[in-house]
Amino acid sequence: MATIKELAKCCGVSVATVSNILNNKPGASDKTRKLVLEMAEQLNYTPNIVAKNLKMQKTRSIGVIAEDMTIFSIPDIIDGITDYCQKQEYQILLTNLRLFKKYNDTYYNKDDYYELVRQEIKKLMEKQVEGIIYVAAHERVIHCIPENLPIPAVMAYGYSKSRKIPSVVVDDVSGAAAIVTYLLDQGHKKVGVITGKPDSLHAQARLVGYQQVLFQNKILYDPGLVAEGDWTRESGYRCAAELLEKGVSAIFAMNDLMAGGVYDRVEELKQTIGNEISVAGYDDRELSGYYHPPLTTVSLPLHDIGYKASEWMIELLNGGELEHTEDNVCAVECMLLIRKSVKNIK
Amino acid sequence: MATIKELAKCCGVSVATVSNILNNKPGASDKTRKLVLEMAEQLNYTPNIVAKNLKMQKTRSIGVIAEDMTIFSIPDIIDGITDYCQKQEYQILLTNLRLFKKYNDTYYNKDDYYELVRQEIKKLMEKQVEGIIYVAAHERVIHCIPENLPIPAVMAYGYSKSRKIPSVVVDDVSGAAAIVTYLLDQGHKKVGVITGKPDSLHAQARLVGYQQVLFQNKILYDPGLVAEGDWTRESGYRCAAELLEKGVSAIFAMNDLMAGGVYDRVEELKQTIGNEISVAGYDDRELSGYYHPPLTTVSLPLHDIGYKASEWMIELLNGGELEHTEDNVCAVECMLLIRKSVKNIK
DNA sequence: TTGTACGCGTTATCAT
DNA sequence: ATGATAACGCGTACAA
Repeated sequence: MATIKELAKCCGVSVATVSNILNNKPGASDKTRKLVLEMAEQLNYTPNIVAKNLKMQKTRSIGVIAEDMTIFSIPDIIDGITDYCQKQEYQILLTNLRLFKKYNDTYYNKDDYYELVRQEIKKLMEKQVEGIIYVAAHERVIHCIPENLPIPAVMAYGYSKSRKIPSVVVDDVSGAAAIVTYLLDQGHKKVGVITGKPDSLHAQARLVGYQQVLFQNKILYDPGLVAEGDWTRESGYRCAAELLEKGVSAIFAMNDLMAGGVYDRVEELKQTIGNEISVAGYDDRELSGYYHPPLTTVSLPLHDIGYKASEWMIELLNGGELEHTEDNVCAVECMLLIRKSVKNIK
Repeated sequence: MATIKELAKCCGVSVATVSNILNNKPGASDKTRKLVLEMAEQLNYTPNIVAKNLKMQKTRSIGVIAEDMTIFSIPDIIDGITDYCQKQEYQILLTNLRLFKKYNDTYYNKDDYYELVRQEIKKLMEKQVEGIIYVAAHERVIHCIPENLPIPAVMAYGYSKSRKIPSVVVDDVSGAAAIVTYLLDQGHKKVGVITGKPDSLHAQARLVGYQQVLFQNKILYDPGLVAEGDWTRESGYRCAAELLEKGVSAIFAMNDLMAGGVYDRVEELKQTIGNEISVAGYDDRELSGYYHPPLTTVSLPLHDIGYKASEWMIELLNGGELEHTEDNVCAVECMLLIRKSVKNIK
């Protein structure tokens, strides 16, 4: 833990020379260069980045504010953030809001916690982070980042609805379109849908994807085949019962949990998924791979959202312009994950 | 983003006075105190913590090195760390090794990555973190933290095997004992076990828990009732077939995945879990709550491990002594989670 | 090729 | 009650 001063003294040169050598600047003889480098190794010289940051007025650090680490979507997004930031040698300062633990499932309809976020942003700025990435647990419009923030901010998995704050989200429309297309390709003509809560942006976009595909295939949109779930397995069970009576051959559940509810109902009817009835889910939750049979679903590009958000962040930091799209929203594509729950009935 | 200098100038006082007032030090008239406070608000004064850290030679920050954010155990541990650290006003610098992504499932038998860890530790130390918490994905002995680290370190969910580096782990013995006791209490006399890989510390400890309870209940330990799994669902299925033929009435699977394999086998035999056969798992993975019937299992104290690790860390930082136990290992208790997969046959 | 001096924003010491 | 100034460790003009 020697400082640059001590190192200079040991080498019998000035700190300036040491600094130049350590930073690969020209103007030092090979002899002193070698001496200093060796001595640095020997003394286990450890630069003090805090001092460097103060001097440089840069920290190469960004603050990451996560709504709740324990929600399944968050760790993968953060993984994507760390992936890119490590390559770019940026340090992450992590703030975990623990919203779910504090407010349970209700917080994301309220603004109570906006003040909390502002405080945390302030603390992060005092620590001289160069930018802030806010990581939401579910997509929705979130106004907790002040408009006049003097440093760049990016919203991951949520909509800032601000020209100055880019948003990186899931392309739910194309994801839903992909899986419904697959269903039709397998010969299914009458495809029921189990939606999420109607005020959810995810649910709305996924429904649009479904409708688009029907239109492209010249199939009439029958609202009677759209059952309103609430993301829970129970609601999937209930909606499945309803849709099955209407004679659908396949069901698109807007998440894997509700798809599990479909399994429950079908089992109750002594039928089997992938035979009499086909099911597709959404999200690629870990458990869906263990269903019987494994669920065909759509995997969320969570890592890529984090990755993209930090790419955008660092581009901003490097003076990039904010004119990607009109509203600065980047929708990342999902991936279709074909397993065993859909039967080809052609 | 005014600095203390600008604030001082605006107030017509010296920086020293401003500093004193801002830090609630005595020696300033109420009048100037009020003036400065108001002016700070008005100018939106934001202290530069980097400068403060340099001056104070303290950062109130700790480095958290996670083996891989996307492994299920890690986010909850980090949640526990952030929980306590926020209360103590310590900042987390996060380093995500992404070991699983880089090396797949094989890394934790090798030492290849030790060098990587050392580099990351060095980077963190350059940033003047006051301590380091290493968060492992699975319990095992890990020697990647140098013995002669000049700052305190704590190992979460792993064993450092070093007197100087405390370890916080799961109390697998008592966890297994709790669930086996429960099984016996429900009237089961012949309880089969499906273990994890034999070199796993988790598997070894859980087996000891099982053996202890048999001993306490004066039941002979029959090695024939112990089947060796490898944590996968398939191995659970295989071992279940084997144990069921030996006439066990209940099976303790050492993780929820393998318990799922037991469900598979029982289903195949046209029997049902919670009736003809009882099953208990371990880990409380999310999916286990969705089994039919929901799995009785043991929940891992992941949050508490993180919380305890940071408690210990900060105690060390405050000059606490390292003499808690002889080997400085803290084993945190699990919680029995009774659901529907075990039948009372008394 | 190398060294001196200064500044980054803050706190602490010592005057006044 | 308040102010001037020296640190903290580093990088960088500019001088030698």
